[in-house]
Amino acid sequence: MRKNRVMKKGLGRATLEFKRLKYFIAVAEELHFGRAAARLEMAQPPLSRQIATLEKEIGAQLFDRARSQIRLTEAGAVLLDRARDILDDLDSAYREVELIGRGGAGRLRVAFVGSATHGVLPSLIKSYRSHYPHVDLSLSSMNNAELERGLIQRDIDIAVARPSLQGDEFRSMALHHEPLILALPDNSALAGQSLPIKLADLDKETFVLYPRRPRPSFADHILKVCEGEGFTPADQIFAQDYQTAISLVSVGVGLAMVPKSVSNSPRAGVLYRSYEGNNPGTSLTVHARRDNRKPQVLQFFDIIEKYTRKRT
Amino acid sequence: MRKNRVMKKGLGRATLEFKRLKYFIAVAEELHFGRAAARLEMAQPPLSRQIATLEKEIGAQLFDRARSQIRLTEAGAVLLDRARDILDDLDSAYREVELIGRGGAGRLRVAFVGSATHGVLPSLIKSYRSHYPHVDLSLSSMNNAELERGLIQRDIDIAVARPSLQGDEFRSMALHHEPLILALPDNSALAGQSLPIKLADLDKETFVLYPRRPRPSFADHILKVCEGEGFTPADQIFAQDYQTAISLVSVGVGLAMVPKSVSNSPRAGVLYRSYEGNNPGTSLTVHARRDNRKPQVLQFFDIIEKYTRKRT
DNA sequence: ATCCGCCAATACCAACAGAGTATCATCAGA
DNA sequence: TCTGATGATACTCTGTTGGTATTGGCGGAT
Repeated sequence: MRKNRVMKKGLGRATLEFKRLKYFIAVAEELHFGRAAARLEMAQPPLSRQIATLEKEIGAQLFDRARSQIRLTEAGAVLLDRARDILDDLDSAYREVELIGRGGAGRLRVAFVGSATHGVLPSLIKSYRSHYPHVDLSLSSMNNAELERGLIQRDIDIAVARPSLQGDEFRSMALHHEPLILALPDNSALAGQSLPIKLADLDKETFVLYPRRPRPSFADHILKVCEGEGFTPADQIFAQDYQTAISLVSVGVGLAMVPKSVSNSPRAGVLYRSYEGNNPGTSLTVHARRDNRKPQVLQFFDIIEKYTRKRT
Repeated sequence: MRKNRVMKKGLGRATLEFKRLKYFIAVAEELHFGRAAARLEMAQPPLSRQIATLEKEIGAQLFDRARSQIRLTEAGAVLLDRARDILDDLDSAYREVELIGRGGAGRLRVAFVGSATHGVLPSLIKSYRSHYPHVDLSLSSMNNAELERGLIQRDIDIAVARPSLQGDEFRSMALHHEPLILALPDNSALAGQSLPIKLADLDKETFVLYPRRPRPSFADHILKVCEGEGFTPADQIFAQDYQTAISLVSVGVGLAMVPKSVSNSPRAGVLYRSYEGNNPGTSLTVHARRDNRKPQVLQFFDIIEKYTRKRT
């Protein structure tokens, strides 16, 4: 059965509309119902009624009605002030929200593996910023495990991972592919030799690998590369992330296999060398939750697409 | 003929109502259309529709609708913030205006003749303040001519005049009546004598009179008093206002007739003496424009009425 | 003094927005 | 696979709002 509406009528305040405030402002500025109505592109009688309703709603006289000349009361003057502010606020709120909704503003939280900072990522970010300068970009570095957790818990919007994260709930797009090279301690015997280094010869070396999780990890990838060459590194040291691994190499703990772009940024104590043998390379992949419909995310993927198409 | 409404539809933005914001806040806080509808004491379908309309109006998605759990989008989160502020502002604006409309706040501009400051006016003002502590009282001293001009030009709300202002456009109320006394230079021969002073004996004295305008002025009043005693002062000096007149007396220019309450505040060089003879006294009268419907004014008159009734 | 004109208020009507009920579609969890 | 929960859709109806016609009252002009 239909609910009783009359009951509700008793409770609630009157309707309380923006329209009324706009009307009021028009009348207050014109001090003339006829002209105000014309400005509002409406007839005068409904305008008079709306003002009367507003006065009843607030419970205060807003205009002094002398026939020849209407004047604002003090209450009306104050309301005029406040109403202007409120409508301005409302308008700017709407604009702001609309802009965020279009992806033109707001926040985009991007996280990436440390080894991405030397390659294409910086220029990709620059490209996005130039397209959407008002978006507040939050950037942070994480290993693959943290990236995955961040995406799932919605702590980040975009993850740039190496290698690709697995999961149906993620949308993914390849960003960049590059060969692997060796990172050697500069006092290593291998570093000195002028001959090309053969991967198969390194089966007795200590490999610094990172990180172990989540599977498949970059470490798994490297081990598979060695396997393809017919050996498993005799000594394996595991680091949490790429930064730590390079530090270990620089102090002579062992060698590491890293993406080529890493060699763009020299580091004391570390020499980068290419090698002969199995080199499937390594890929940076960009991920986001499929259900993340944030326009900023969609636009970020658009930028990636443009970007990669340009480079190929 | 009826104007074409369809045309107007095309132009203006959508309706833009407070209701929608309230609905939005409810849904944003509950994150559940059903519960929000219950809280708003309405059915769920119209609520869904209103939110959809709001989203169309703004042009941005406000909620992520996953079937099981709806979430605010970033745009929605910002709107929630803004909408709360706006509705708060609106509410406090309404309250403020209502209070002013009731006369509980706002401004009351009172002006008075200088000679009123010694008598009942201060305690009347105190009484008003205690009843309406949030009204901003603006007090100033003027002569009768300025009082009249101030009222007519709406620069002041209340005028306390002596004698009464004339004019149909003014509402008037007697505030206080008191006898006249003489203000004499302290080196005057009259000041020394121990016998009662007879007004009729003063026909050769210099009278300091104030002000000349507007007619009938306080000066006219004094001259009529003398006339009633059968003489016109031989020497007449005119001052702009009461303060100046007393100053002239204090430096020995002549004598003045003043309201008795003036003697409440002694002044160097001036002696106050009562006299024998015609003494119709003098009245303070309160005036306001009849068309000044400011509640503060009406309440001020109420206070006067209570006040004078108490004293009689 | 009287009339005319201007302007806000009132009366009444038509149309639309919004709230209600019934129902559907879809997804999660048993 | 079925069931329950939840938001969307379809549609009906009422109240609000805007429109036109008219009134009422004050000020200025004849």
